[in-house]
Amino acid sequence: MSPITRTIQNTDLETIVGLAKRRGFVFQSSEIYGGLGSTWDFGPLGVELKRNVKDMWWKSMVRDRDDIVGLDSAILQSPEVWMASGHVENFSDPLVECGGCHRRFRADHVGENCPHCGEAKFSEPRQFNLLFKTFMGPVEDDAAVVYLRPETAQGIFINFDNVQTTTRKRIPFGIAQIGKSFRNEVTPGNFIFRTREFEQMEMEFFCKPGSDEEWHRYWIEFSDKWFKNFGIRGEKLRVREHEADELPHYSKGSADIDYEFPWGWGELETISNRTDFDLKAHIERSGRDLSFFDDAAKERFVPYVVEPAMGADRSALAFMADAYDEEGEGKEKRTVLHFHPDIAPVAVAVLPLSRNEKLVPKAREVYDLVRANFNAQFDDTQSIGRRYRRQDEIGTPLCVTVDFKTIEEDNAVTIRDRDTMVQDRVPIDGLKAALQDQLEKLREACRG
RNA sequence: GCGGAAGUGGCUCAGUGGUAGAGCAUCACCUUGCCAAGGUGAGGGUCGCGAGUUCGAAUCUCGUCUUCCGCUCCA
Repeated sequence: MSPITRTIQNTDLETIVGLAKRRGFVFQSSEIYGGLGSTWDFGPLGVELKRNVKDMWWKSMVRDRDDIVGLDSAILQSPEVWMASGHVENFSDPLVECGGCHRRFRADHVGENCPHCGEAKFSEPRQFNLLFKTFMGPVEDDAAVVYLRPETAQGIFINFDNVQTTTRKRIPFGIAQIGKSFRNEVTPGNFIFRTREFEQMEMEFFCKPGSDEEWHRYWIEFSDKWFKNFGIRGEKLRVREHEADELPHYSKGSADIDYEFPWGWGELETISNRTDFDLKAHIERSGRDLSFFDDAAKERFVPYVVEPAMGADRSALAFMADAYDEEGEGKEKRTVLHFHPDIAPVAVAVLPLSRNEKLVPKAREVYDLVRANFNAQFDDTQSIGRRYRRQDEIGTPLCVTVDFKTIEEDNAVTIRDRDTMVQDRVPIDGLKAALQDQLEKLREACRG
């Protein structure tokens, strides 16, 4: 199979957003009420895409490994959790605004003069707390305040002992979790890249102090490879180590996996060395012992933690942006999403050559056969060429076409490849194996 | 939150005070039969929302919501 060829390397965000809306990947939330800022709904194709991203991550983290287990902790947690973690205190920045140029600065970073306009007329500092607050129970008073989690990680830390005891895992091991988090960002934007409600894929890897830096490097490399394995082009990815002054309050060292989006580089994932910051904080506040006893070495210690934290929504966006391609121009233009077969919302489309009274029932039979094993779609409207284009636009890797020869002669169908547009004729009896074989070749092509 | 720009059928837009338009898309029937837009017909918009001015507002004024760009933040 020939490698994937592309006629354009980049596209703009508007094109992606347009395609996303037109084909049912992503809609603006609460649209019929004028929309609600920064919130988006994933449509039929978008939910498949994002689910695939999450499933593939879960598979590579949990299902394929013996040293990581899964968890699904509650979004609402004791406020004590966020006091211990430092989020109540550190997640709010006092900001001041310059009266001259209207730019905003952190109150503790402001010097003598406003660096942009020369004036120094600053407003009074105002608090911006990124934590979403709500009330638990029917009474809305201060005692009932709870927070929506700003990260899934704390749910893992507070369950460290539960999980370790029940699974009998020994250090080093990890706990993975996928779920929604909420941050009252000052400025959301860039479509689904930065939103106030978002989905994270986080894994806390507990290891022995001293081995943390080695594991940090390991997970950086792992993450970088993960994106490439699922088809993201290497030249669009970079690993960026954080400067000391941009580290979060919990981190000793962090590295980003960045993707070059249409507007520039943006983080898909951050791999942080959280040290024993979180476990120690919870030990201190809760009074519970969350240390680990190493039987072999006969020593007790509080584990260090290395955390790969990936954004699910923005990763889905990166997969879309990276897969996007246009061939030809004007009426001949062909829009193609070169999705990795495990990421593509639809894996196989089944199409009768035309809407003929004999072809359609036969194609339906084939469709039932195919959908048992693949995420499949059936389409019998309009011309065959048009339907191929439609499938190309949503990134369906393979189309199975039932024609007159199928019913009159050979009981075979054609499999048409999205990237090469090459067609193979295969007997229906061997269709499942043939599809699996072609998808596997495509996986290899994506790995480069 | 602050500054700037913008909101008309699913999409792209025209219409700048006198009873809502086009192309594409969608759907039905016909046609075609392996790489999109051939024929006929149909559905779909109280012009983001609210108020004001006016005999009359998509068009003018105010408010509000949302989006985009920048400040900030970070998965």
